[in-house]
Amino acid sequence: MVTVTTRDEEAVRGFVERLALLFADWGFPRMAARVLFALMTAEAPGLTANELAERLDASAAAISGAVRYLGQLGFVVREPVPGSRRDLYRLRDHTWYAGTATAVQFYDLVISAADEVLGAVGGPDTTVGERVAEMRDFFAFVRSRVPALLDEWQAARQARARARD
Amino acid sequence: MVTVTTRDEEAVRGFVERLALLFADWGFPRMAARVLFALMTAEAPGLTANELAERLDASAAAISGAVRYLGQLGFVVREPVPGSRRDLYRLRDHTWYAGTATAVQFYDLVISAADEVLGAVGGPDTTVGERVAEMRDFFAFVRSRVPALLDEWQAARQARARARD
DNA sequence: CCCTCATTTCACTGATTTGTGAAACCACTG
DNA sequence: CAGTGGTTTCACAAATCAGTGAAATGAGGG
Repeated sequence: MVTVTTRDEEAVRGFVERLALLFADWGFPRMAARVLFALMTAEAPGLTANELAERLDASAAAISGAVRYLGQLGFVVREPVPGSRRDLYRLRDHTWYAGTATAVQFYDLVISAADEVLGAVGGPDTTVGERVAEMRDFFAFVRSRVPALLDEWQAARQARARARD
Repeated sequence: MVTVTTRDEEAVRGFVERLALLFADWGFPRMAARVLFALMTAEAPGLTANELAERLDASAAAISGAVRYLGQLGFVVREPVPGSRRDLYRLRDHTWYAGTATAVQFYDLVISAADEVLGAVGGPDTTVGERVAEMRDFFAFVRSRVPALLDEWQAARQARARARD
């Protein structure tokens, strides 16, 4: 018996929608998230705007906005296809999440806001100041650990890749 | 010269709004965030619904909804005040952020979604499967490091507290 | 160099979220 | 066991956002 690995397109569709919704809940524009996961789950190296519109059942306009957004974030690059007018959109780096899941920018904003308000509450030795400083320190602590964490992951990943070869 | 530590209420107000907006961008209900930071920056141990409504210039109804939300999250407790009909709302734990900044729940959802779709794309040895598995592994890795990270922070915090005494 | 078709822009629609005012509710006080 | 006043609920208004259709734009291909 030969097992043909067919894709369960239905399930893949569900995955895309599920994750897109999850990301949307966390502030990521919804359509952009749908496009992102559609690209992640695409067997081809990239998809045209048309293919994206079809798979996501969205208008060309919506796709246009989404890929522009993803482009600004650096997640997606557009690639002209020789001999065709349809450009291909592809993920620049399949590990795009490594840069975002850590919310570094968010931490930084919290830290600076907390830092700046310290004077206004009478310094870090007042009751409120202590609380605020503690919050700042927490975020600063987590943030400071992020680079090492990513390094560690990269190292593990490369080790795994080597082991596969 | 004696320096009287007056609070710059204006600046504090700005801080509350700024952080609330930041959190709102990340999916936290806006009014709830405003209440949260109003409580954090309050000199009193807690605030009444009335005081919150005044400081935030919001209706009693909005406050009601926000504190209910914060109560469900366990961030805020309501405390009846003997001799007064006004209940006091206070932060249960000033380090509420330690439980959320890490987004553990988010990671878990990504992990399970990725895990479940693997079969539908032909297993982790297909091109797409490999990508999905890699994403799952990344989030699982980060997630696995969270507890140790929080422990480390707690330890540092307690060491600091001891040093202060 | 024009023509065609992919892509973008723009104005609008529908959905969702957020907050308000007023009435209902409820618990404490006297 | 009322009366008072704080809190919640509810229906609605405002603002925001996402997505569409259609027109405008513009980049190849012939």
